[in-house]
Amino acid sequence: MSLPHAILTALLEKPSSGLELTRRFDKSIGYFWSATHQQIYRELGRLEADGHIRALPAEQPARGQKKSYEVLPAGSAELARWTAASQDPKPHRDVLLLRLRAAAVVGTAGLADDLRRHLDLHRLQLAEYQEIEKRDFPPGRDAPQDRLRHLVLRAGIDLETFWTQWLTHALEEFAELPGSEPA
Amino acid sequence: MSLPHAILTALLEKPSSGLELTRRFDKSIGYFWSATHQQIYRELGRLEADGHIRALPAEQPARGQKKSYEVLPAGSAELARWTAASQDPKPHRDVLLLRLRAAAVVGTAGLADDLRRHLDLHRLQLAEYQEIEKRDFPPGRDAPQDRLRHLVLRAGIDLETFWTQWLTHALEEFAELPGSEPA
DNA sequence: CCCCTTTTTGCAACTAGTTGCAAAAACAGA
DNA sequence: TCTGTTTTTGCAACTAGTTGCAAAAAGGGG
Repeated sequence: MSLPHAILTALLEKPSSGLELTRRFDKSIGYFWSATHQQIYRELGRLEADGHIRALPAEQPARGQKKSYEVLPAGSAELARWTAASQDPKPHRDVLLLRLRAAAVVGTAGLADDLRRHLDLHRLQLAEYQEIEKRDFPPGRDAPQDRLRHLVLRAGIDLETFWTQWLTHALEEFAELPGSEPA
Repeated sequence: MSLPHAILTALLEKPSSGLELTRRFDKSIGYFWSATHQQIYRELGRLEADGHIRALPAEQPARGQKKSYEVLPAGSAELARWTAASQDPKPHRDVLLLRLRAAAVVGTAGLADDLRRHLDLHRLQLAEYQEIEKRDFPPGRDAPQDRLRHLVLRAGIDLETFWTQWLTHALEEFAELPGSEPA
């Protein structure tokens, strides 16, 4: 139950239409909470029905027409409640690690290529984050909100750094492995 | 579509009953692919129906009776196919980072406590992994399978290390933050 | 043997995310 | 203005994971 809160956060940062939200989820927010436009529209409907947000101009509510939403006090309150409430960490699921473990049993054939592909993707993502950091967090910007957002971005940067290093190491190991057979 | 493959991997490592699988998922495998016993039983049924696994002794197939499964050739083949097939990384979703971002807008009240709790959990998990490493991967063990499994465990260890460091840093930042209000 | 508890298996309903597709408005060119 | 394309919104069906609950067998006294 986090998508509605992701949307509330985004809308508090800036009132937006469904499409604008989708774009913002593809950019900054989606880095730690991704969502498709279908999900977003569905959730916007629910949030409006719950009285957490409302459509802004909405002269003629009809299909294909841009509708912007803003957060109502009830929505703010709900977001604050949710943020403060203690939550247990969700169990991780990592397909790549699972495949590696499977490879220990059925052989590593075909895996190295995909590891390289993932390595490239992580490098790309890392570069993108670093670009954002340079642009949005120049030294000196340290209002509380900035520090928090920077902290989150740092997590992204450091995680991508971690994965590029780990994948590099994994590929080195692969190079040393005898063949592509189980054992 | 990874749970069936996680189960196949586990069963290839060692034929097991549903309950034994559940226990193993709670331990090593669940560290990167968790599953409840309900999921596991459901999936065992499907895998058996698909001819990927079969029940071992099964004198009287009935409820409440231990049933052990082993992987059939078709199952092995499917696992090998899946392992070799290229897969796009799934988008991340991290509630804690989302809450931090939300806190930049609605205030940090109540968050620090939960950060500390998560820090403790990650430290605990890290200690557990390190214990496993010491037990299962003493220096010298370097058959290909061991190297691969060790690689996976290293990812777990390094990730937990990362999170403990990041959370520690985050808590330091919190300490410096003015109050718990939005801005 | 009977009763009570624990273990093991499993069904069913629900929640969240994904995929495929399409309608309504807006826009651009003839 | 008509026409075809693009943008924006959205429904519906499907897949995967979660939660609640319970039945069948096994095991342990009395």
